[in-house]
Amino acid sequence: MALRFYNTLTQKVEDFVPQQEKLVRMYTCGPTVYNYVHIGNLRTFTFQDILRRWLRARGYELRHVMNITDVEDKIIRDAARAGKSIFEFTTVYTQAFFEDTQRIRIERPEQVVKATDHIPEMVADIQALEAKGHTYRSDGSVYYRIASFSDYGKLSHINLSGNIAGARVDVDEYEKDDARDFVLWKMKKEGEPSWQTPFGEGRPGWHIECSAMARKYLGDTLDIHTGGVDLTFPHHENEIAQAEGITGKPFVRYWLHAEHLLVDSQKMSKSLGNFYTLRDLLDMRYSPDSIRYLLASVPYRNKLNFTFDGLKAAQTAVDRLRNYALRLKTARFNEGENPHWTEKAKSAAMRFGEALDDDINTAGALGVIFEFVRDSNAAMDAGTFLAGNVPAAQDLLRQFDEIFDVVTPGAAEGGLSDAEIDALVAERTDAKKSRQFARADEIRAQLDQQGVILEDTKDGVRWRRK
RNA sequence: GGCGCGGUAGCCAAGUGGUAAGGCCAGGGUCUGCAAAACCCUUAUUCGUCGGUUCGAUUCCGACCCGCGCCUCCA
Repeated sequence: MALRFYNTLTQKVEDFVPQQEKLVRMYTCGPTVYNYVHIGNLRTFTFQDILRRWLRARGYELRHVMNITDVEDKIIRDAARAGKSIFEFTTVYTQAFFEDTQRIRIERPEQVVKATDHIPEMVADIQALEAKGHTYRSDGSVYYRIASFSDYGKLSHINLSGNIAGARVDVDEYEKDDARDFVLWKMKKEGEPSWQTPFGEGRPGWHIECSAMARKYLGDTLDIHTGGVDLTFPHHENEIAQAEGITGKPFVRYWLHAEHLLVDSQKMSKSLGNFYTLRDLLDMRYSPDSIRYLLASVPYRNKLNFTFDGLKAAQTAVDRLRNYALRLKTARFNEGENPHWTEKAKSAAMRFGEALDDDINTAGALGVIFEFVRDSNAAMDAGTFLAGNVPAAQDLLRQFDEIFDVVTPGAAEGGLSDAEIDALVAERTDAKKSRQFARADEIRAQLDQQGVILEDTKDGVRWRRK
């Protein structure tokens, strides 16, 4: 079966066929840099990372663009509070964003672009929309007239003919002709950053940056556009109106939306006190691996209910995989190769791929891996898993880790070097042989202090970092 | 009110028209100087409820109940 995705536009799972055979043009709505990323943001970015890696594993070349929103209401508000220019303010959080995403091994897209570096492109697009009659001016701002774009609503499947009873309506938007019209260019307000343009001094509306930058770097039609579900409406709907209003061509072929993360079954919010940034969790001593694993383990179209119990369970699961990798590396196996296990490893790799091909079914993919781990562990205990079977098992684990990236430990941060640990382990083994158990226990305690766990196995001692 | 999503073991969760993957927890066991760790085994006659279609439904159809999201800034 081919690689396939659920497309929000068609509300169906569709085979993925990019415009060019092996090239994927992909755009991601990136962060608004006014704070540290929280785990909800990270759930979406982790999905995008898994998607990237899987596309590459399937032989595609990626051209992935992500924007940084660095001018926006909340940025202006918080920068002012901090007494900084928006440039100073957003630079700090942009850098923090990359530090944080790297901590949980989220790859950096091929191209990262900032909104404020693309004001001329946005202005040109707004002018093009004006020329096509999609806009009107009011109180010094420029608005998009939704009624002028007949496809409006096709992504979010929203029926525009009324029915907003019960919905919250912004009564302040008196200057718009229609409550659903959106702003392309905002007239300057006192104390706000602004740019001089043919429409007057002001700043861009939020939606225009994405369609302008996406088209600049990826062309009029993208293969994939992703973001959180909350962006479906109005942000992505408006991007379509902007891009297609200008080009008349389909803007995006596959829209992929990541569901939200909940905390203890509730929407994460500062007022509920259940709002966590990555830094919060790392300060609480949770490992980056367990966070990444947890965020990746629930398929992206399901809501992910974040709990600390779940995070601990994720850590245990990661440890299980690491122990298995360590066992493959350090245990002694009987000579020979058992064709059964070579075959099993191969079929597991295939089923792993089939799960990910199926709209990035990470839970299914993990199931395949753990099943193989359990069965082959049992075979090792029984002595039927032989030395010649190790490479195939390691291959499987490597394929897994190219996507999930949680097994291979990061470089040790300070502490003892591998050689120092090996020396202490050897000393302890000698002590044990000469029945100097006090010294042996002392070394074990010392290593434990340094974050190194010793494990006595029948094939000797092995160690790992906590 | 409109649109949409989901209800599978204590928790997380995959899945299929033919009789329930996997992870965590828990219980049992193996190993061991002690211990830890590790590993193995066991754990849903049942998939929100009630009907319908079918030889057969958790899986298809209908109704209902419950939870949630979007319709406003939000990953």
